[in-house]
Amino acid sequence: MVSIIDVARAAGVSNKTVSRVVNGEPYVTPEMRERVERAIRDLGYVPNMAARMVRSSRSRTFGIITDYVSTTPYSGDIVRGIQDWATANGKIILLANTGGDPERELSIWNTFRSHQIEGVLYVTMYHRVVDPEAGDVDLPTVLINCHPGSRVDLPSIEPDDTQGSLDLTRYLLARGHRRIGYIRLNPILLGGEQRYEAFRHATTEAGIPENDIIVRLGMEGPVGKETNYVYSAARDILSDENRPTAIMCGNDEMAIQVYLAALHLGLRIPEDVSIAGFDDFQTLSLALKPELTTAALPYYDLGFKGTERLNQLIEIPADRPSRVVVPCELIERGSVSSK
Amino acid sequence: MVSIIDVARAAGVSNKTVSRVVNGEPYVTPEMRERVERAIRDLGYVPNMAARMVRSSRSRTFGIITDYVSTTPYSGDIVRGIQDWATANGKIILLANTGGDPERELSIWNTFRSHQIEGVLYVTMYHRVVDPEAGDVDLPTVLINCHPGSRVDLPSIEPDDTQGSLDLTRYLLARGHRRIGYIRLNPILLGGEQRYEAFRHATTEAGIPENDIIVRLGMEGPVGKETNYVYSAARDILSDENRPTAIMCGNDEMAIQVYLAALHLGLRIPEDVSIAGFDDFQTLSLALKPELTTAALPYYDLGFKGTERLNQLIEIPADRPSRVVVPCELIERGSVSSK
DNA sequence: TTGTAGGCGTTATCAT
DNA sequence: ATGATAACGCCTACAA
Repeated sequence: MVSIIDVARAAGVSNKTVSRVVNGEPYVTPEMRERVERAIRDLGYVPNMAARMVRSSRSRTFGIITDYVSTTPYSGDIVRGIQDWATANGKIILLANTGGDPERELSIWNTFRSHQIEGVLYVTMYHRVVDPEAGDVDLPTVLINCHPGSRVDLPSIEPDDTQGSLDLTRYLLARGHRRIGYIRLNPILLGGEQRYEAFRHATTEAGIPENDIIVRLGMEGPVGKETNYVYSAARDILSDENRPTAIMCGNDEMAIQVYLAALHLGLRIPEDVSIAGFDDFQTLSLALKPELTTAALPYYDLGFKGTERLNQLIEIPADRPSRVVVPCELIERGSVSSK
Repeated sequence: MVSIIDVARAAGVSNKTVSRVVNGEPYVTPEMRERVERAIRDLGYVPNMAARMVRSSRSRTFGIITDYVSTTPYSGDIVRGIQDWATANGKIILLANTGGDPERELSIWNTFRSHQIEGVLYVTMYHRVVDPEAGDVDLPTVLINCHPGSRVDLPSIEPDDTQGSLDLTRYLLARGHRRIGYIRLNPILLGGEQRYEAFRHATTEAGIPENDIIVRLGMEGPVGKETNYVYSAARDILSDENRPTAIMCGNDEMAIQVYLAALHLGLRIPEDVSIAGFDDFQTLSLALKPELTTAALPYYDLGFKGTERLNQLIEIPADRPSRVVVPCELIERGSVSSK
């Protein structure tokens, strides 16, 4: 392995001068810099991060800790956002997942300490409440896509399910829908509750009578092994002679089943029923015909901005914990029509 | 930060004795070990990996390099498999993605060298041919979910699309289907071609006349911005009075569109048409009603076994490059019926 | 079985 | 503006 000393020797300067060049420090004459840079190229030198870390005790490394409960459908985009910020800012990312096992989670925090990690991104695949086992380790931490439980007080960055659902509901209302079905997400998901509440809020605000809101629970049970009633709930709602003109779904996955139920009953989308999803999981929302009108979860931004936020936290430790919320964009496609 | 010396002092032993205990080396009396272990617990000592690396020049770190072309729907499971093997075997994973940019790819290899990485996992999100820019750096490398192009000769681990498609086709054949539609995946995807070839092979072998095989191209164009003909192709095939009794799809995503087209035409699944997918992307395959019969891509295994293989390569460098193939399991659900 | 000395590649400190 | 030297935390080699 070629070291800083080899470079120094080749360039005929001291190791410290090489160090200065490598780290872009001032007080190096252009001529020196030139010489050193050539030696670096000639020898193919790359700095040894491990040694740098030992000496400076700055690792420039962040850890991601995820839950990965159930197969993880969407949120690879969160990790992509994290990656992109990290790469652009010279940080390294260490990835670990708990598989939902608290004991494993503890051992991960130790691994992180072992690697001198400067901060932790605690990422969940569904928007929900968590209690990280951070324990006694107090590394700067940002929660991404989840909300701190009572035991802890940590900064978080979360999608604004409320605003997204409000926008979507008002969009339906604006297009004349006055009798609307709603299929609810699993109640243990924070996002699901927020979406439903927002839906209720918007319809009440618009003066829609209670009777014209048809609500069904689409799924329940532990994440990853929930029982799913969506298809039959949709058939049920749509079979009624006084059926709603539109159905909103807890997420896009549910929307598929509503499509299938509607078509099965000979209903056309959107002429006979309008359908709206949530998430904009494009593998679904673009595969549906007509393509799905939905609200996009800002996963990439969550990752990107969350990492930025973690970095702030590290550089300005005084920064107070707080909750940041990222809007969900309304994606207008073909599955909702005017009445 | 608490170091090995602090522990040694607290336990009243030398630093080397602590080192021995930490690394589980022999020749330590139980009594000593006990004393050291208590000191470790009391002080909350964790070894400093960076220092360990500097001295021993073994990083126990693998790098993952991914392409992430287009939004990545499925293959988070590959990374999960890698993670699990790594965690179980005390390895650390560094994640980097090229975003398809060769220049960035080069800088990633440098980052990897900087971190003294012992091996590289080159992962793609779609099964395809690649030419890694490994350049002069010759780290042990395993290709996961992709196949080396002409320029390089690297070991790879790939899904057995051929076997999966063969199994699926024969399954349909065994259930009496004699006139079958096939909607092809983008021709630039290796897996798509293998699936299609295998389908042709199996039907020919079964003596199905050319006339009874109805093939359509479902999509084409660059990955991530392909044009999609699936829905209209499916309508087309199914509108024919002499329509096939079953349709096989390049993947599950296409299957959705075939479902929609069939239902739109008033056809029942599977009574009137059987439908088979490929991938077992469960967010889709389980959301469809009836649930989709398909072949499961072994993503998790690809990651897990690929990492194991990389480790072998590192420990026994003599090991020759080779191609390993992992079977796709046939997942029998409700979308295919007997004729 | 245990301890001592030295060195890995880097940055920090303090001279010059 | 540049350099000499120490120190980071650990492991290797060797000695006791």
